[in-house]
Amino acid sequence: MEFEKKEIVKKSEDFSRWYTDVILKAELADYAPVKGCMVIRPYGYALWEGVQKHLGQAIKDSGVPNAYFPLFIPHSFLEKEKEHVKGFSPELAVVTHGGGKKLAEPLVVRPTSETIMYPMFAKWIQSWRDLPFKINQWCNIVRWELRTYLFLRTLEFLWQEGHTAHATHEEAEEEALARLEMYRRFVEGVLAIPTIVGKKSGAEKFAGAEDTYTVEALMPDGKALQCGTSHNLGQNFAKAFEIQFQDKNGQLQHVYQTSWGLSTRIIGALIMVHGDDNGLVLPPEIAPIQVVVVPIGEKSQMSNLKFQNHISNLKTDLETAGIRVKIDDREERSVGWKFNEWELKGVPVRIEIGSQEIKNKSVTVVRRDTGEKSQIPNPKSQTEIERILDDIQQNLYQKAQKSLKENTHEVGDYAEFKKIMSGPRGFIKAFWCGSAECEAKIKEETKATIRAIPLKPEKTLGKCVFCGQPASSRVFFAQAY
RNA sequence: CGGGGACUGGCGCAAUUUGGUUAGCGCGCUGCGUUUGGGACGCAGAGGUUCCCGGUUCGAGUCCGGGGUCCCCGACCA
Repeated sequence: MEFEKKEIVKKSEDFSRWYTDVILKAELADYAPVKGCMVIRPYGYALWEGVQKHLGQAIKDSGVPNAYFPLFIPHSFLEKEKEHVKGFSPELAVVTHGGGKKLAEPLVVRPTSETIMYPMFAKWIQSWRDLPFKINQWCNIVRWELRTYLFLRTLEFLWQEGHTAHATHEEAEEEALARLEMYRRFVEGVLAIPTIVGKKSGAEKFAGAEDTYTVEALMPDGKALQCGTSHNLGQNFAKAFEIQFQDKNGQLQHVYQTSWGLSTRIIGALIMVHGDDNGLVLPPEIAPIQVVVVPIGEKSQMSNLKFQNHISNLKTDLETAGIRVKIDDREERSVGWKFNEWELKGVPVRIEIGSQEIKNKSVTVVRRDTGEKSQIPNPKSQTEIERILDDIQQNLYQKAQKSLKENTHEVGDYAEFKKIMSGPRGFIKAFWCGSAECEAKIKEETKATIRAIPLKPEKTLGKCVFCGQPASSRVFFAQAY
């Protein structure tokens, strides 16, 4: 049942090369002729469009409209929030010349849009009646990273950033947590990637935020990848940008804000978590093509009217059920070639139709996740394929969840911590006293950082895995991407 | 920014050590024909300022000098 792909390195042999191979061979993306940048090809972009469709709908449904703000930010705007500029300065792209002249003030290419949006917020928000104020933007952003990794680390990437302003701290906190939950549901439900959620430590939180929340997933090489992030900004930016409103008592107050984002990085997670030695494996919910139909036979049969009708009827039936179908009737490719290509591209279900199927009044259905082949009688094909797609979605999630469980280690002892980090890695759940020094030392010695502090800590007491001081809760450590 | 490597048709490589005629191979591409249940085959073709600039030489892909770009490994990072 295993058909080896000659062109891809095995996932277990060289994980990062496998990852790059799959992206290039499945035509998701390609290296651009600009250092550190990538081209997202149509099949890869279709995945992003899937993200936009599902997540975009959730955002709109929750009453947040889309808008668009400028790519360029005057440098002085960025400087208004001290922590913010400090955090982003090392990775900024700055435009110093325009129209052949040196600019009076350099323009920063947005690394995130708080500082270009909030002057507008200050203008638009006057009264308690204007609150809550919510806006979302789909755009590209630039952060000058030094090492490129397709989808995970490129100078320019695409994302969605939501920004809200509220009358009270509680409301902002509620919003930030609701967005975290929105991301969790999307990542788990649509992308079939199990996650852990929590709060960031002081060292890891967003520059300028009061609190940062995160949705984290575990990759097969034992490193953690942030899948979405939500910040409670408190009044930090409101004070820097003078975003004030008059409350019901006529008092002038600064708003409380949130911002939250999810990037094309998530496509990297999707590839890593579900892919196998034959290439991509896409969860049906996000797959641009859910079912590919490969007709088999000689020219005479392919051009047979009855045969063609049979195939187009099947396509219509499936499409009626809302399934995304493609018929691969290219003459210039052999059957085996097509099987391999669609497996590489991760299409969840393949249907084979040839003379045998016509004779038996059935279709042959092959699942991408298990390789399982079955014959389904024609009258049942539509409902059965719907069921199989659903089952694949569940199966991928469960497989990933099993792996997450197996690679999450509860550890009480620092020697064991180190051993795991120098071996299989994964998440380490351990007590932490809360000090930044312990956190920094652990990072220095093991590369592990605190990925998430559980939102509802267990009520047990323990000792910090590093210094042995009393600690009130366990946190999740891992090496991050 | 430190350490290493590479640059030759679209892609992957050979020829460089020891300078020598027309720079070769595989994949891909074009045309025609035969094939079609797990990456088919035959025949015929197209495609190159060998990263750039300069030098040595009768002669440079190959030697020398300078420059550039990219990749990998570290540090940084979502």
